[in-house]
Amino acid sequence: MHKPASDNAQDIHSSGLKATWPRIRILRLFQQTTQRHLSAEDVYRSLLADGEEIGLATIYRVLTQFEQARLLTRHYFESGKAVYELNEGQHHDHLVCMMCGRVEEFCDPEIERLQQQIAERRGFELREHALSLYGVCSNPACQAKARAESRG
Amino acid sequence: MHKPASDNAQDIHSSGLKATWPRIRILRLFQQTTQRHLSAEDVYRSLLADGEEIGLATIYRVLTQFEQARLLTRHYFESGKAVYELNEGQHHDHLVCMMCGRVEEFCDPEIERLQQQIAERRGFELREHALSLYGVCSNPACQAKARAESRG
DNA sequence: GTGGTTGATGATAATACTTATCATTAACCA
DNA sequence: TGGTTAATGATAAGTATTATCATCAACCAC
Ligand SMILES: [Mn+2]
Ligand SMILES: [Mn+2]
Ligand SMILES: [Zn+2]
Ligand SMILES: [Zn+2]
Repeated sequence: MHKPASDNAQDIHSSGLKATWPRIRILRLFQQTTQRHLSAEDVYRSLLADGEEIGLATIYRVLTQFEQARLLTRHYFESGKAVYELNEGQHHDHLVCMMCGRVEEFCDPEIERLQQQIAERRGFELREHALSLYGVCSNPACQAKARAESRG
Repeated sequence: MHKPASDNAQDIHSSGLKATWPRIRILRLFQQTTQRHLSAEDVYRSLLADGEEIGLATIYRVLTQFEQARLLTRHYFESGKAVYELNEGQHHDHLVCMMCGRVEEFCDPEIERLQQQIAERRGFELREHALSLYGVCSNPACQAKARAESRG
């Protein structure tokens, strides 16, 4: 299941970066974690919990480098802080539960096509887009919480 | 063209807020400005330039209050800072030029419908969404700049 | 209109997230 | 197996935003 460290080293190397231990550990974390979407702080705490000695500055640097190397992708989810996820090629957008923070992924080819059309009509060369849906998921606890909030 | 200050006072009052001079000036700015989308800093500098004495903390506070009162809406545009615009009822999304920062607005009913459908299928009660398209606008200067950047 | 109550203001401190600096360390390659 | 050069980590700095608190001004009852 887990790729051996040498494979991670390969991926990192072929992005033109030295295969250092912090980089290997960060990439491995994204490949192994169940929670796909991680902030810098998430990565930091996770590696500390694993007994690694790593600086927060290194996390931020490496996440940025991995994004530029297209090993990771970055999103905002309107939370004020960036989250990253493994880039596995196929584009998708996100559906976020405002109560529990759960993130589901989707890709709708029709929406993608319409976006392209809108940009073209206005003479824009479309480079990227951010689409996030926010709502309340099917978890009964989330629905109860939502009802409680709407009362106040 | 300009609403009289008393009208702004009305709008503010009916949101349950005292019609103070800073609030009146901030609301007026959004009603009069040509550049629809303004950050807290934009508002601050604009009012200072108009000779107002106003604190930045007040700007932040009032923008938040106006958003809660649905007089303004907030967006992020992936810039790391929030921008606000007058809420005139009809929802729309944004197309942003990555070279000059120009913002165009659009609303595609088909995309709206598909979003709703995606949320429903997954058992989410959709509350809101953020859709922003990023690209290069038709301005020749922007296209030249984009070409220059892609070379490096 | 006036005055008292109460919420608003603005200076500034604090916080949250992120990037820059720089001396030390480690990856790579000849 | 060094030497070169880039990476690391501690920490300072930067940027956007929120909290604190003493002073001030809207509003409402009179
Ligand atoms: Mn994702
Ligand atoms: Mn807009
Ligand atoms: Zn939920
Ligand atoms: Zn442009």
